[in-house]
Amino acid sequence: MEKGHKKIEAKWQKYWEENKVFEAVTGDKKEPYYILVEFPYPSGAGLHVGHVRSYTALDSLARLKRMKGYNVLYPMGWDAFGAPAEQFAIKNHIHPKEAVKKNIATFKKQMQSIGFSFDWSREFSTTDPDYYRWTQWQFLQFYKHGMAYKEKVPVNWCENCKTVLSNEDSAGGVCERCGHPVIQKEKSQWMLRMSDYAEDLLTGLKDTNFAEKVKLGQINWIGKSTGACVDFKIDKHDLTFTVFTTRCDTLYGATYCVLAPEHKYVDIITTPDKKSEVLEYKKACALKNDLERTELNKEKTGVFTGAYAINPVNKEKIPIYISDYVLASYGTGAIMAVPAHDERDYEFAQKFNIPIVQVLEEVTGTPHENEEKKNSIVAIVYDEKEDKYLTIKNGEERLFVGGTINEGETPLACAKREIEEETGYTNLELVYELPKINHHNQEDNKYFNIESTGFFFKLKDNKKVDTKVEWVKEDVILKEIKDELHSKTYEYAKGPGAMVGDGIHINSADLNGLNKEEAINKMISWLEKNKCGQKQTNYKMRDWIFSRQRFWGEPIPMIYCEKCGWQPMKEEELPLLLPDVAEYEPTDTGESPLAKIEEWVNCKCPKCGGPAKRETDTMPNWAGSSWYFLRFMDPHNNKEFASMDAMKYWHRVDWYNGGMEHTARHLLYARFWVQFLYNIGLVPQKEMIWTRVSHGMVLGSNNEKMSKSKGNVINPDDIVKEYGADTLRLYEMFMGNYEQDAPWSTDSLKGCKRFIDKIIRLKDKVNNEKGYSQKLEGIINKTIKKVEDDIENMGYNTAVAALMILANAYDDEESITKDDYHLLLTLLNPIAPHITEELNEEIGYSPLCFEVWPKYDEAKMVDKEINIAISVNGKLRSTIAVEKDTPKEKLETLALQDEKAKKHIDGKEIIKVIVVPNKIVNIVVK
RNA sequence: GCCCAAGUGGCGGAAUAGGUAGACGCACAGGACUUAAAAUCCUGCGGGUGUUAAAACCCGUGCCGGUUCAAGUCCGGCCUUGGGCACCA
Repeated sequence: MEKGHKKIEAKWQKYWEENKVFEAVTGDKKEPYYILVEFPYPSGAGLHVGHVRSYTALDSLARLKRMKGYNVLYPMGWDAFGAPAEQFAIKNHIHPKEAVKKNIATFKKQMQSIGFSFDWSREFSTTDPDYYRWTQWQFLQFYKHGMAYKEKVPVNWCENCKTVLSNEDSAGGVCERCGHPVIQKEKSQWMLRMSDYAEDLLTGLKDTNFAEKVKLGQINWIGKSTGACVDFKIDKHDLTFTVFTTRCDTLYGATYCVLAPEHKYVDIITTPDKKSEVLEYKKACALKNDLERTELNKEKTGVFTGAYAINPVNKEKIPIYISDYVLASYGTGAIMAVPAHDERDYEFAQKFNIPIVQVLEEVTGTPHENEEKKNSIVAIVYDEKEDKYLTIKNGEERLFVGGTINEGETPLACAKREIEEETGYTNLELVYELPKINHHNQEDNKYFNIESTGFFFKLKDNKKVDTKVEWVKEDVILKEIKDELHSKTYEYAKGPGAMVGDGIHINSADLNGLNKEEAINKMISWLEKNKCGQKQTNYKMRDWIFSRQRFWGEPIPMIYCEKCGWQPMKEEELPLLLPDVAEYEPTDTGESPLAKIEEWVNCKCPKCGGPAKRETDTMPNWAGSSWYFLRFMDPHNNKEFASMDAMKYWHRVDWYNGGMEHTARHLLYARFWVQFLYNIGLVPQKEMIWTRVSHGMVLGSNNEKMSKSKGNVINPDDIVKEYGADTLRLYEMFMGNYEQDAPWSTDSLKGCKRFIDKIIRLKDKVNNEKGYSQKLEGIINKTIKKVEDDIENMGYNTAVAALMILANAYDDEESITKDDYHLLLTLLNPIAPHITEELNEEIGYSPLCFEVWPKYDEAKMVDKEINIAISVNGKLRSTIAVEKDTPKEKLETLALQDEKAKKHIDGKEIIKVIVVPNKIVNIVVK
């Protein structure tokens, strides 16, 4: 059999191709089933063993579904636009399409050598003019429906490479290619109004079967937040600015406002004495890129404009600052700041000495009727030198110093007095006054509602006073301080800052006593009634920047005419082809290389016929991949991107597999694209993808990502050559949980080779009897179900394990029937298609690619005799073999009579016996 | 910092309506076959106490606690690793 796999694989690959076994026929009477794997970017490195993992997984699903009678569409194509091909072309002075052609040929050959059942008759590349013609056409639909517009936006720019960089390529603030610092530059870019679809993209998720974590990724990316906008009048100006807040309930605690440095009012409202300072700050911000603005901002910065805003609820004058912790691009570019209840505002207020007004109190204890109101304090005293806290132990209860505030006494005075009275210490330094807590308490049959103020003191010297107190370390406090109020106060003392949780409102006029949700609702109605605000929803998701300053992408089919402005190309003139030139160097101005090709750029205005210029930017890589799954439904259509009939027939992508890294953005772009096409009546459904799953990576044997530099790359070609395609497929299915990363192990691969050799050897055991061996019927039926269920639920590794168990069972027999053997080959076929076809032919059966998946018989699956576990007090002591469905009473008797169990029961009192039929008997004794 | 996922033998990993932890495979060790090797077959393989050998018992699914007759699985609190987002008001 040495290297015999090569001949066998070639033979069956040829057979499948010649008989068009995997070609999906649109309109076929069988039920359609559309299985999709993300089409790859055909890089020069060739197919990765990671590709093999997911393609094999869905290939086994495709083959199984075909056997189960479905008309399966399992297509493959190429996502071939993109920067690497362009870089390669620049270096080697060839047209990127040549490099792409070569790479595609390599990829295809590799895929075919592994025996994937792709329908190659539907193959296309996003770089085919017949394909990108429709990508361009769809862009024009976006434009014509007001969904595409051009706007100046800041982009990441590398002055050395003279190119625009994506956020990924500018990670760390430097250009990924040359290491040059990245700066921000304003450029006019085509945008798609994706933010209009934020809500639809959110609600559409209910019409999908995506994994929960995939849905969550989408939800987080969209980033919906509901809140309110509130208008603030500016003192001494006839101006109003609006802020967005999710916490309008805390409006009474707003003690200042912040505008983004780019806010349009900044220059108008800044008072003369603050002009230079403000200007300088603005300048400093403009120089920073996104990264510096976030990462270097461990400490808050900002300046006071000299102007004041009027808080609409209490008419108080509060200062207006500018700071870069407020983003111009989110919300309204302005915020109201509530330092008591927002971490960032707290930090800022601390630094600039702005008052902090608490308007929400956390609640501890349990409320009760007829409570008496009381004000009190909890004081925590800390001895830094010994790292200990001052506590008082009263019987079982350990507490900090606490007490009730006297008439006319301030909380601080009360705290000092109580400490002195209870412990004798007087030499203290106040570190923080902590947020107030609303505590419910019971003392001697009386119920109290206490407003408690916490204090955190440091002991200034360690002059010990003779007292009954105990100084203890943190672990004692965490263990022994049980009182809710005191432990909460301790929590505050350990992590001082804003109180962002829920509670009840104070210092808030009509809102006092309400919780967060009630107060938000009440405040929104107040704002709306008084015309100074309203309910509002914001999304993190922005519009889609659709321009790229590159050569190797779909040209954007727009023309600029001095007289008529931007004009769409005539649809019938599409595709707008990329020119054939040999130089793709970027320009100094950051325009696409296309800008240099004058005969291409200069054209006629589609409206007035005058001289005009083409848009020289191209589309992002995400464009072509946003609708390719629709094209697969009707790939050769030259009248439309896909016919409605074909799309209605195939219905949707039933099962879509891809990398975890694409579950947020690619999926969102694709859904947006489809929803738009649906809204203009071009696709049959709003969601065209049903189930989405993601595969784990195949790591190098050292558990690190495979890379040339680490020298841990496995080339699938070598494996196919040495061990065969079936071994590779089988191993990658067996290597671990499909959704998790798994390291490569050539040893394990060899184990899979041994399994295949065993399957081959089993043929020698085939006898002349008909039907299944009676002895094997149970396991055969179980395995049919197991393999079927597992392949349909991504349990590939356990499917392989089940097949190994079946093969082992066969191996234990003297001989097996032809049908036994044929069955094993059929079940293994989806994962290891070549060798199973060959062996199946050798025993005289017709090809497995036309075989029907076997039906299992539930009745034959159940074992007649089963093992029951007997445990005493939950500990396994014995097992007994009984007939299936032995009644409870009988099991109990048997268990109590069991010798081994008896040893643990004798002399003890049996409290109860729990019997779970067909599973376990647990005897509880004392 | 926030969100998500994961932590089980020497290794990859099984096992969830809570019910015999370690399926299946790898590696390793011993044996059989062989002149020898490869291949194949048989046996063992979480740790410990114990025994000539067994039996038997104890401990074990990242850590601490809880619920339960019974916890890898459920609840509360941590720790570690990986991934995503990152001042989103």
